[in-house]
Amino acid sequence: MNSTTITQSPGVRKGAWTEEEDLLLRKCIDKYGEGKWHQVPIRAGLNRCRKSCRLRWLNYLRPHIKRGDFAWDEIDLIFRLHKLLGNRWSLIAGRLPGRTANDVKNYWNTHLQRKLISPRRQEGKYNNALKITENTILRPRPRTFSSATKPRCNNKSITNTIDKEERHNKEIVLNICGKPTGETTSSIDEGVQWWTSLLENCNEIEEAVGSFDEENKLPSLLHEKNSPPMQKGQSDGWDELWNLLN
DNA sequence: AATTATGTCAACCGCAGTTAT
DNA sequence: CATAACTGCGGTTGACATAAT
Repeated sequence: MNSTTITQSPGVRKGAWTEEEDLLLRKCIDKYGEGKWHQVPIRAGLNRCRKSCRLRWLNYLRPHIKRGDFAWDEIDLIFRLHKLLGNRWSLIAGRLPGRTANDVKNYWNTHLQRKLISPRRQEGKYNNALKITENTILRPRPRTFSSATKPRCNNKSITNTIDKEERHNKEIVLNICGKPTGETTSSIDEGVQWWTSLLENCNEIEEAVGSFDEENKLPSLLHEKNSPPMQKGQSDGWDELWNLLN
């Protein structure tokens, strides 16, 4: 049976959320915490399906969600992680504090993807980058992992098996990332752990994002690229980014 | 000023994976 | 082990805003 058929009664509300609905949802999460989404509509007194409630919370109401334009280093990171991971938006968003997977996906689709089919790209100038994207994406990744799974990884096994067999991919990604999709690392320590784990275990990733800058808690390439955020009407620095990537 | 085209982004939908029974 | 229930993800849609004609 499809869960949607259970949670969605015929009269369930759709479309844009009202302030009142936001308030009810916020109160509910404050009281009961995140999770148990199937209970949220009832607890909150909302005539919404659980998916809608969850989405509204995750993409809009959750504290510390960042609004507004993406900074240069965020764009840089999105591009590199996308090159590495493909459309793994939740995973990418997990590296961008305050940004949601939906934000990242929307930004990619409306701003970045267009760059990939720019006239210059069509002339073949940047064909290598497209090839790399196709060949080195790590996928798919399990959302949760067995507690019995033991990390076992070395650079050689990673580079030899990436994108060859799904079973291998799962092991690889597990060993590299070691954290279920959907969980975000909110603390600096966790973020540092994530990056160092990545960079220690896979040369390809290090090539993509640079070595880890312990002082600034960032991959060094991101730290070095200290350009100001893009301004409307100015060059967006895309050429520099391409130069870095190729 | 009116109309049309394009861009943006919140929200929906279907599906796959995980957990519970 | 099989099935149902639940969760989370990524693709897509559509409403609204803005720009262009």
